[in-house]
Amino acid sequence: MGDIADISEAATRCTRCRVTTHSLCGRSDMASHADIARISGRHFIGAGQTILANGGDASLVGTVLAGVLKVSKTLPNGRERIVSLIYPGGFFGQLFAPVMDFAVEAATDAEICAADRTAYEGLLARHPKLEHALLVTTANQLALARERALLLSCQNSLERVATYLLVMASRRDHLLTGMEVAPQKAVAALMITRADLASYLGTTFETISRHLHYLADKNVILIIDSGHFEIIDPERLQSIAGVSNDDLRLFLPAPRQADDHRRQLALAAPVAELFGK
Amino acid sequence: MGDIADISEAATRCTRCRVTTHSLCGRSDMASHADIARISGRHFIGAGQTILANGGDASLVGTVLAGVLKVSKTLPNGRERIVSLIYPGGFFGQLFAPVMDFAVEAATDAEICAADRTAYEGLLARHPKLEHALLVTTANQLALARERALLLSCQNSLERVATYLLVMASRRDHLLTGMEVAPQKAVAALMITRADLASYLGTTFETISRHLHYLADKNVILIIDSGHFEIIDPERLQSIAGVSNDDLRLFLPAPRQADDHRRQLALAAPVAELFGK
DNA sequence: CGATGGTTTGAATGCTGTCAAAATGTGTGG
DNA sequence: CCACACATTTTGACAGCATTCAAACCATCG
Repeated sequence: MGDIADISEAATRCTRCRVTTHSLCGRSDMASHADIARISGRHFIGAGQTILANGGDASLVGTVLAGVLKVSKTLPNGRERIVSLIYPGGFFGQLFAPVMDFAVEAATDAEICAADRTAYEGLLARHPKLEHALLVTTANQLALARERALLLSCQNSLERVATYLLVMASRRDHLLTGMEVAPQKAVAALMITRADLASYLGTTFETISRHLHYLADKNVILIIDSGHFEIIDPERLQSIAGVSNDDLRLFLPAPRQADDHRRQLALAAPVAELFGK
Repeated sequence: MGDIADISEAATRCTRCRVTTHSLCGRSDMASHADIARISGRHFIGAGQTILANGGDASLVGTVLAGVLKVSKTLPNGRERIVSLIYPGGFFGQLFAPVMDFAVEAATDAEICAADRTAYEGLLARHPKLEHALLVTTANQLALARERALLLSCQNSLERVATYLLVMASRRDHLLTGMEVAPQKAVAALMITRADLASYLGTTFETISRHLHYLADKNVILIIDSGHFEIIDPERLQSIAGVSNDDLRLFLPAPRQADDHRRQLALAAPVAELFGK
C-alpha cells in the first residue's frame, strides 16, 4: 500500500483530471496534488443517492467531477428546499464541524472525487496554499448564498425563473451534454428535474411550468424540450428578471485568482456574451 | 511612527478588547495581536452611515466592537434587502476581491476596529492560524446564509418573525443594552428599526407589525416597548416558528473552536435555556 | 406647539400555493 | 409494433397570504 509508483500515479491522476482547471485542486501548487490524490478516490453516485445526511457524520469532503449535487434541508413542516447546486469542479462537504448542517445528494447521476474529512483537514494544515484557495472559494460561496437570499426575498417567481435561465445560458460549458446546438445560440440546459428546480427557486413546479410557457408565448424563449430552452431575446429576459450583470455574475463560476484580466473581461456583460459579441 | 512602545501598547489594546473572546482575533495566537493592532484602528460610525458601498472599493475589513452593521444590496427595481446583520465580535468586509458585492452600513451607532484590506491580506499570509480562523468563520457564515435562504423560501412571514424572536432571545449578551430585566426572563431586543428588520426578514414593516401584535394578542410574547419583547411562551413560539433547535443554532454566534464541550452543551436546546434550566 | 420619523391599523388587489385532472412522455412486456 | 403502466409535465380553478396604498396614531425633538 502506497509505494512510489502509486504516489506518482496518484499525482498524474490529478493533473489529468478534467475539472482541475475549475476546481479547488487547480488553485493549489503541484506539491499538494500527490498529497490530495493519496487520500482521495473516485466514486460514481446514482441520481437520488444521499452522500451526506443532514444531522449525520460529516465524514467526507470532495469535488464534483460530473453531474450535479444538491445541498438541501427539510424543515419540521416537511418542506424540503435546495440551498445550493454544485456543478462539476465545485467543492462539497463540511470542514471543521463533525455534524452536517445540510444534506448532500446527487441530483443527477454523478461522479465525485472524495476524501475523508479529517484526512482532508490534515492536508489543509500541510498545504497553506490549498487552505488559502479554500478560503477564497468559501468566500465566493458566501457571496453567492447571500445573493440567492436576496433574490428569494425580493424577486417574484417569474423574475426568479428568468434569472435562472440567464445564469444557465451563461454556463456554456454545461449545456453541451448531449445536445447539438449552433454555437452562437444561447441555450439554457436545466439538467435537473422541475421539482428540484422549484425547490431551488423557492416555488412549486406548477408555477415554474406556468412561467416557462408564459415566456415562450411572449417569444422570449423557445422550449426545445422539457430540459432545454433557447434564449431568443436575452435583453428582454434580463429586463424581466430585473437584475444587473453584477448580480448575475455572482452565480457564475469564479474566475481564477491569478488572471485578473479575465475577471475584467467577465465584468463586461454576461448577456452580451450570449450573442458571441 | 511605530516604535516599541507603540507596538507594545497596540498588543495590549487587543488583549483588553471587550469583544476579543467572541471575535476572529481571539481565535488566533498572541503573536498576531501586535501585528493586528499595528494596522488596525478604532472608529465610531453614526447610524445610517455607509462604511463600504456596493460596487465600490473593498478598501476595509474589520471587526464590530459595538452596535450593529447591515450588509445589504439594492436591486435595479429599487428594492433593498439586508442579507446579513453583524453584531459585536463579527467580522465585516470582503477579502481577495477589489470590488464590493454588497454594501456595509451602520444599522445603529457603532464602533468598529478596521484595517486596510490589502494590509489585512498580508497579515493573513503571515499568520496561518489567523487565516485558518477566518476560514472557519467564513464557513459558519456560509451555513448561516444558507439557513437564511432556506427560511426565506419555505417559511411564511409569521414563522420568520417567530424565528427571529427566538434567535434574538437566545443572544442574552446583546439584550442588556440599557434594559433592566429579571435574569430568568427571556427578552428579545431588536436594536434595529422595524424597516431594517422587515428588509432582513424579506417582508414589509406593516406585516412585521401585524405579526408582533398577533403574537402579543395570543399571549405568546409581551411587547415591553417597540424594541423589546418578552417571550412568555417559548415552546409555543417555537412551534409557531416551525424550526428545530438545530436550525436555530446556526443563527447563534459560533462556539470557540477549542472547547467542543461547550458545543455539546449548546447542542442541548436553545429554547430550554430561556428558562435558565 | 408643530414637525418629523416611526409605528399601527384598515381595505383591496394580486400573486402564488394547493388541489385536481388532463396530457405528454418513457419504459416494459406482450 | 402495440398496449399498458408509470412518472413527469401541463393546464385549470380556487383560496389565502402578503403587498400595496392609505390614513390614523404616537413618539421625539426643535
